[in-house]
Amino acid sequence: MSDNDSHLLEMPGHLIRRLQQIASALFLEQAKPFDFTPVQYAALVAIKNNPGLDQTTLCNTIALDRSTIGDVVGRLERRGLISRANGAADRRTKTLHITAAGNRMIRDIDSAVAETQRLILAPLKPGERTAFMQMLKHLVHLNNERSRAPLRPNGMRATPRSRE
Amino acid sequence: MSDNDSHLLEMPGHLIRRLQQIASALFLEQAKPFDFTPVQYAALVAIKNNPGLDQTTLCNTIALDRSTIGDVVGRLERRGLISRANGAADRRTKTLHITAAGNRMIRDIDSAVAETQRLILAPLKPGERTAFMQMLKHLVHLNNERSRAPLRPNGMRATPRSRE
DNA sequence: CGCAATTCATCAGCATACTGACGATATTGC
DNA sequence: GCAATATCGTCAGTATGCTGATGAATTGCG
Repeated sequence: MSDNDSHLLEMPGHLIRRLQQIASALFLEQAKPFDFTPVQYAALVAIKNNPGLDQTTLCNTIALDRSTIGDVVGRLERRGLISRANGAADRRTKTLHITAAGNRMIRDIDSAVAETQRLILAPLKPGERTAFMQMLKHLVHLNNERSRAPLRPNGMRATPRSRE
Repeated sequence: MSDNDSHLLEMPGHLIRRLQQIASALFLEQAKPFDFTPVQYAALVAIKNNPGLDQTTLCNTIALDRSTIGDVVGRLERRGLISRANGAADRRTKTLHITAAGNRMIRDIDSAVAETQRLILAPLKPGERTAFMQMLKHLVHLNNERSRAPLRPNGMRATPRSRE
């Protein structure tokens, strides 16, 4: 490895990609017995917390592109963790609900998820962990609109819709 | 969005995924005129810095899975930015070299890459930026072996091979 | 009401990423 | 030397993610 590589390897973008790789690998390792991914977990928890939400609202909640969510909820549905129904008020939408099996999954995988989060930050000293998380939240919040799938609290929706 | 979502949305893993989304989107936006991706950039720079390296060494340099690099260098080769040849010493390997067009690409895209790195950290105060980068390097370094594609300085290779 | 603009889910196409396997080739141990 | 072992590039399969387009449905505005 050339010394010239150090410039490349210390770029923020490169290190962020590496950290995402590591965080994802840690999750998959901890969640191995459940065959579950970080995105699937995020989607399932969001559906549990917001029963009856439609796919676009789900995208806005967990910051995922609309064209990606179809496959994700499809996999959750195939495994019986959620149910999908045609929206009553708006027939373009699919409304999502968690099933008993989905609730069991969230309960069973909980400690693996917690352990993952612990492992990600483990190399930092306790005080640094707080500071890092603060800056991480700040970076993501301030750069929110930069990605195609920005986080959108409900009040920001073009067509607010009550959640049951 | 339910208040219960805040727990999910503030998990390290989730925020890291978001930041990677944002960093990648910023790169693609800045590099739009060049139709170039962060990974392609990392690979091209590493090939420039280490002429004649083989694909597995490239993976170890930029921390990318061996089964992913084939497509990446294939795209670089199709665009004439690198050349690929069968290794002389080890006929299993493909040795990689940058071309004149590849060098032009790196030169032309340089300011866009620099601007991307600036934008990623822009929301932080100058002092915070340094602290954040320190912790980021620390996290990636200490968790290095956790991913399938850990960074491997040359000395760590099972079969050290001189570069030219 | 009626029609233009918008939104929802989906699709094709492309680009990362990982697992596990494969044939070809190298290396190691004996 | 040669058999067991390891490594290199590749492949099939799966899962994120993005752009840009589409048909169906809804909304906004006059």
